[in-house]
Amino acid sequence: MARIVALTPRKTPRQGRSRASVEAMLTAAAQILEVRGIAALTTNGVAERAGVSIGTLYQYFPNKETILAELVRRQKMQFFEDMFGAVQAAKAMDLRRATETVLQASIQHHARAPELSRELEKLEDMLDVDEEDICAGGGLVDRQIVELLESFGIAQPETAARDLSALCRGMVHAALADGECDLAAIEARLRPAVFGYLGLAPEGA
Amino acid sequence: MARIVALTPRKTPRQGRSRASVEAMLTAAAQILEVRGIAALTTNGVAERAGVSIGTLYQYFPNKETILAELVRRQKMQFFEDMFGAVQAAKAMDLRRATETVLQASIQHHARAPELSRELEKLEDMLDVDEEDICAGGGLVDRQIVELLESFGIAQPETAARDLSALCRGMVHAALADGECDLAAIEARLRPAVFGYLGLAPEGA
Amino acid sequence: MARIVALTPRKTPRQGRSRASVEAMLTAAAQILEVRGIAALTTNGVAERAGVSIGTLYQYFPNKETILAELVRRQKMQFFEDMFGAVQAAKAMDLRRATETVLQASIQHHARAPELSRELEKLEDMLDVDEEDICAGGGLVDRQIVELLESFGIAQPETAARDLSALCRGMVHAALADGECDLAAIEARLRPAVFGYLGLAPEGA
Amino acid sequence: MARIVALTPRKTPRQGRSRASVEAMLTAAAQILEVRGIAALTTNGVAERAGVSIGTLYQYFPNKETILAELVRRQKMQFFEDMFGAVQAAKAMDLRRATETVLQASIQHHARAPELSRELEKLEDMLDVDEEDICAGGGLVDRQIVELLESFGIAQPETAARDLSALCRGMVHAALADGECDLAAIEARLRPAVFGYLGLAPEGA
DNA sequence: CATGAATGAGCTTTCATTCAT
DNA sequence: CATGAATGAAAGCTCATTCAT
Repeated sequence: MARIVALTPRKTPRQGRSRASVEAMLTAAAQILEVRGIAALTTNGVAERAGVSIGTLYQYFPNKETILAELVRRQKMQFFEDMFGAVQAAKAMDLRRATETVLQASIQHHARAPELSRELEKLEDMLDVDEEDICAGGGLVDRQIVELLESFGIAQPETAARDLSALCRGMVHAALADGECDLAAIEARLRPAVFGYLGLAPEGA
Repeated sequence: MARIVALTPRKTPRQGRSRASVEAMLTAAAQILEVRGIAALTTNGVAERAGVSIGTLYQYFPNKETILAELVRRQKMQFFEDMFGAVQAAKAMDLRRATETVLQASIQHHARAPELSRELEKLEDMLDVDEEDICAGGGLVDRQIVELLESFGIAQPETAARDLSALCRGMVHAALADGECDLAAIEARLRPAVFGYLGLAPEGA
Repeated sequence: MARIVALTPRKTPRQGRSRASVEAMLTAAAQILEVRGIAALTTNGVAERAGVSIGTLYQYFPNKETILAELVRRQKMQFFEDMFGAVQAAKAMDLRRATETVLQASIQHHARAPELSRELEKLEDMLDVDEEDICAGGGLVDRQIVELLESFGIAQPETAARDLSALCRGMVHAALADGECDLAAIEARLRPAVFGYLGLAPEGA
Repeated sequence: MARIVALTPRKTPRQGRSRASVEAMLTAAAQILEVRGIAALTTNGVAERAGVSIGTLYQYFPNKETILAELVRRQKMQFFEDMFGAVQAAKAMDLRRATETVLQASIQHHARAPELSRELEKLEDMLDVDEEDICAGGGLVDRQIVELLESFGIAQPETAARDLSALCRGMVHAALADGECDLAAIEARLRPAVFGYLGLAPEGA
């Protein structure tokens, strides 16, 4: 991997065949990343699994980094899609209900392709992608969560947002890595911790 | 990386010069891991940074994996040293005090070389090191924490131990990665979350 | 050299350029083997002498062993081509004439690239190639010679075939290594020995 | 292996301990050669098996080649010892009896450590050792065999000596490699071939 | 003299990337 | 545009050899 490289795709094709090829390549890359990890992800491997030639891959991605950056971008968009509705709805609720709603969406998000998710998170800082450049809506949800917390009078809302996100991600990933499948059970254990962080009394009380 | 490889060092030298070389190599490996990540860790790079020849490196480590395994082993020993005292002391306390004591030790532990720590954690499952083989005291602390939780009547103590560990690690790493330095502040935010998880009333109450 | 490795080529190209490259690599390998022996045969050396890059070599041969295995396979095919006609023809002759015919073909065979031949023979057991896998016609000639000897009432035809083959190879290689070029002369000296082995009276008698 | 190297030992020690070390190293080298082949013969391996340090090895042998050259020299001396008596005795016999006597000695010689023998033969031309330099008595037996053949009126005695030697070696090695152990049986099959070569009538006649 | 830690050239192999077809 | 043969820097690792102790 070269040190200074472009992180944006070479062409953004809108025609059918090209579009299908690009999708195939990204899907292939995601699958390899999920199943075999980043060390096993090679451009030749991606092209082969996608059913295109290596030359075609380099028509659309100037280098390996770009493929990964695009996967990160899509992951962020997925995050946006998974969370946006819940965060919007939460604005009309009280803190306890809002927390439950956002927490549920967050767990749902972390539960899809957790291995891929972890790999992409690591990549995120390695690629030091420009937030705005990569995904316009990326940080939007983050900002809205901050605002949400602020509206409930939480002190240091940025820190709280980051803390809760990290705390949630850490526990969900660990549970999934350990073989747990019941998201509701994970949520039930995580909820009191988040309530505790926010200074809310436990549910039963 | 070959699939089946030895994970134990080749020689364990006791003379001064050799011992210094081995330490230099491990330190170099840890630094590269911390600063540039696992993908950038090469045997040639480790040897160069350690100021020894590549041949010398292979006198003491039969392969790259072994270096990483030794780092993991030392990390586990560090974990043991950092936590053992706190866990022992916690046995004589009530749940609230015990939690505070262990939490503090845990944060201290995660705060040393957090990047290295994250990399080593990922390596741990990649190398699938034999728990007992690598570090006799490795899982001891984990087991004692489980027992501690059990003694306080916490349901599913294994799950709780894993949850709390992951939750704690996630938040501490995120805070440190974000540039926070004040461990006490981090601890102050983390404590209510842990209390919440354990069903304890918030401190002020 | 790893212990368990593939022994079959990676791609079998049919286009002109690739085909030429593969031939060039095999020729280069054979030449190095012939002139400087197996210890001097390196993949880099083969690629350089063939005028291709090391990367290209590994496009067609997954490892060093495979190159050698392919040379052995070709040597066996050459053996088949050199001997098959003579052995077929010998079936209609008496023992004396049959022996002369096969002996002549055998000497012809051993005379082409005798050094290469010796190296490849040594490789044959090192690589423990699967007879059938490597060359369908490989052992066919051997079996036919055994049958031929059997048809003439020779006791222990397998042993006799191996003895005569070894005896012939030994003498021809030694003569060629000593600088002799006149194959007819070598044959004239070898013939009475073979006749003697088979219990035939000397020619002049 | 450097290209131009000395082929004579560095010191020829007569004292007890040194002499024992040298013997141990040569024995170790011979064993490795016999069992695992030349590719597995490393100077470090020889030293280790001999129970001496690598530094000591280089006190007595300036390089790897020299060890091999010394093994070749000893092999030749062994040949001398194995054959000299038989060749001397043969001078007083008729051709048939002389042939039997020398043949028997020759087979005996080839039967000791045949794998080692083959490896050393290959080394002989690789090292292109100077006949006289390496072993004074080396060619003596060869010359005496030539004289013996000459005394019986055999035409081209040098060629005949080389032919018979190669023919004999080829067949014996093949038989041993094939798992045969009965030297008498091998001799019984080889004898008529040699008689045939020399123009003698078969034994039964 | 014996030791063995240290050296580094050189080997096998991989993989991101280019470019002629 | 698509292809895939070709490239070569760079990685992991070995082993003959030296030299300070």
